[in-house]
Amino acid sequence: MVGMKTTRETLLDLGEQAIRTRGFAGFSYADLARDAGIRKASIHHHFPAKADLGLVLVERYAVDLAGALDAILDEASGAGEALRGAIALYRDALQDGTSACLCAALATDTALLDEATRQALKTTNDATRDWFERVYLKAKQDGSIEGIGDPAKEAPATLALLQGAQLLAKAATSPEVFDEATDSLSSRISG
Amino acid sequence: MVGMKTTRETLLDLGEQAIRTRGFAGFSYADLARDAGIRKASIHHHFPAKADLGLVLVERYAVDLAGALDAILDEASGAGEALRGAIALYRDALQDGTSACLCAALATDTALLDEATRQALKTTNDATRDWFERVYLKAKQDGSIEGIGDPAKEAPATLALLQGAQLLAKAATSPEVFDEATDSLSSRISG
DNA sequence: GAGAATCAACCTATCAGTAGGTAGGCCGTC
DNA sequence: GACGGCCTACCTACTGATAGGTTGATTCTC
Repeated sequence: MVGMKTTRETLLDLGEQAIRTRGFAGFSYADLARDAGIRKASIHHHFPAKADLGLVLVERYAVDLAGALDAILDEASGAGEALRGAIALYRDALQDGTSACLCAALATDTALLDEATRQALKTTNDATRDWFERVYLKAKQDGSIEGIGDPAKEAPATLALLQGAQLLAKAATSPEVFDEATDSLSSRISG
Repeated sequence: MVGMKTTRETLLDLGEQAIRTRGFAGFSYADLARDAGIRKASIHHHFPAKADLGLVLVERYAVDLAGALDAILDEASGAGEALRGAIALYRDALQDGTSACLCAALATDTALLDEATRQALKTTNDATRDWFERVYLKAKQDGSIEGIGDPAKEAPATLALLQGAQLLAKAATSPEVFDEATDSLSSRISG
């Protein structure tokens, strides 16, 4: 069957969803097995330990996120539009206010992860911060974002703002809270 | 013995520390019992269920945080200094980069909490956001913070930035990451 | 002696992970 | 083209450990 997801992909999707809504310690292989419609032991066939699943998920997420951000930058007419796209991307990750992006969800659980996964998480955040820095450097030229200071300082602040806005929205189970927290950033975009 | 912590207080302190470093699902009554030097059954005497402990912790945290913020505002000479104090408060919560504030730590685990605890968490965030709004209103008058837009929009953005900065720092297990993410905010404070 | 605090001993459910095996597809060789 | 060997995917059944929680007795404190 064309387009049919492999079991491995199904498990990755369900695992990511579980972490983003309930955290790394908040779901079990039994939960995954129930949702995927297979037995628990079969999950161990694909991902021997829960830590393996976590690492693969972070690595997959890093690729997906980088791809999504690059696509936004490619298609955007200017830096302001790229920033708007990134804000929309983080807003979409909220779903109905019960979810956050994988990086935000795993940050809380850093202490529960093994060193490799922790490192991958750090690398992913660094790459995203670098993307924002590129956007702000571009904005310095095209003037599509107001009141920019040093791009190297604006970038980590923007990433923190977006992840923090997700946190507030999830705590309130209300996506609108994300909009309130990011409104001052959005309104700096010209036009 | 004067100044001796009650067992209840010890359990609250250990529970808060555990949630802030490992999340709500990342610690157990067995962990708490080991750290407190008492048996697991004794914890159930003070907090019948884990959910009870969680609720009491959020309520205690709300009081402590409100008190700390009010003290900062009282002692500050102006709005800028108050904001600086709040940033320092959130930075201190990081400890060595393994911890976050209780609100940030529990936001990820919202789905695991009962309705009462979820509500208390939301209320605490709202109160903190209101405190920042008061600070920004004051700054509009004393001019101690640069580039302020609408205080009602700046306030949730600031709270999101601080919680997000904690997240990034914890993901990197590095308190310095918090400083990088909050640098652009700090530098808006005059003087 | 009453109430609060603590305990040992226990419960049921679930956790992550393992052992050992089955079913079927694919690939070579005769 | 039938056979053996090997593979992936999945299964049932289980392990030891741990989860949150209960019971009833004991000790401490006022």
